[in-house]
Amino acid sequence: MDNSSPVPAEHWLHILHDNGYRLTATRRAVVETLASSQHMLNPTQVYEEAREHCASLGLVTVYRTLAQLEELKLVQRVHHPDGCHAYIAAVSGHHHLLICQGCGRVEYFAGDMLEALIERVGSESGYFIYDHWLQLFGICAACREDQRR
Amino acid sequence: MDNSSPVPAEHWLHILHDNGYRLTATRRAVVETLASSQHMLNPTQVYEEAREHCASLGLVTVYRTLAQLEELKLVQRVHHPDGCHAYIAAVSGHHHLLICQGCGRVEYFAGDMLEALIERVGSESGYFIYDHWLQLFGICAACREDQRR
DNA sequence: GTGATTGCAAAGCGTTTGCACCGTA
DNA sequence: TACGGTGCAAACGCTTTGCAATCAC
Repeated sequence: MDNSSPVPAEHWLHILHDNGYRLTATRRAVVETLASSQHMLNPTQVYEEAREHCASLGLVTVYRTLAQLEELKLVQRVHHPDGCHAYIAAVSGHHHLLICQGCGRVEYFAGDMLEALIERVGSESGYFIYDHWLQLFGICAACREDQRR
Repeated sequence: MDNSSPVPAEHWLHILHDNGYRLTATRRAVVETLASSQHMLNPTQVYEEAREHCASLGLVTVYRTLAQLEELKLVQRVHHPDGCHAYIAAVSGHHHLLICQGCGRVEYFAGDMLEALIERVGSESGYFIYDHWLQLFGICAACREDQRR
C-alpha cells in the first residue's frame, strides 16, 4: 500500500501559511493529529486527540480548521456505510480507498482498470461521466488478529 | 441500463405485509413515491412527493417508513459528495451506481471486473475484503440537453 | 376490541454563527 | 498595532423520541 509513510505536518503548515493562514497552536494541533493518523477521524475524534497537543482547543475550531484543510485538499472526507463525516489525509493523484470497518484504518491504492468500464457505461447510458468512487471495505490484519483472541 | 422498468409498489406492500406491517395509507404513499422514482430522494423530498398521495402524512412517518424499507432492503441509501441521506429503490444482486449530479437520477449497472483487483489489493494489504462500492458520477443526457439551452 | 401506527410537540445531536477577547505577524 | 483566529454560548437544521389519538386487522 502507498500511505505507509505519514504525511509531514510541516508541509501542511507551510501550505496553510502560503495561503494566508496564521500558524497558531490550535491549527498545529489539528494538523498534527490528522497528518499523523492512518485512521479516519470524525470532528469529535480529531478534537479529542488534538486536545492532547493543545488543551485549550475548542470543537468549533476543529470544524473551522477541517473546512480549511478540505478546501486546500489536504484532507478528504471519507464516506462509508456507517457515516460520512470522517476525514483522512489526502494524497495527490487519483487513488481509491481501502477501509477497515473494524478500526477505521484507511489505505489508498492505485490500479485503475476502470477506463473501459466507464467508457462502456457512459456510451450505453448517455451520461457524461466525470468522476468515480471505488472503495473496498474489509477488516485489516490487526483487527482480524484481535477478533481471533 | 437495467432499471428502466419501475419497481412494482404492490410487491413492496406484499413484503411489508408478510413481515407483519400493516398496510396503511401513509405507508402506501411513501412506497409509491419511492418505487416509482428513478431519482434519489432525501426524506424531505419523499415527504413532499408522498403528500400528494396522502395529504395528512407527517415527516416523522416518512423517517420511520424509510427505516423499515431499508431494513427490508427494499431501498438503499445513496452516498455522494453532496449528501448521504438520499434513498433509491434497491435492486437484487450486486450492482453499481451511476448518479447524475444534475438531477439526481440514479441508474444501476452491472459489470464486475473488480475480482482481480480486489484479490490483489487484499493479498497485498492483508485485509479481508468483504464489500465494495463503485459509483460513477456524471451528467445524464437530459441534464446535458438542459445545459445546452 | 386491541395493538400497531400516526402526527404533533419536544428533545436530541451534530454543526454553524455571533460576538467579544486573544495572539500572530 | 491591526486584524485574523479563538472559545463560548446560542442558534440552527435534521432526526429521533414520548405520547395520546387513530386506524388496520
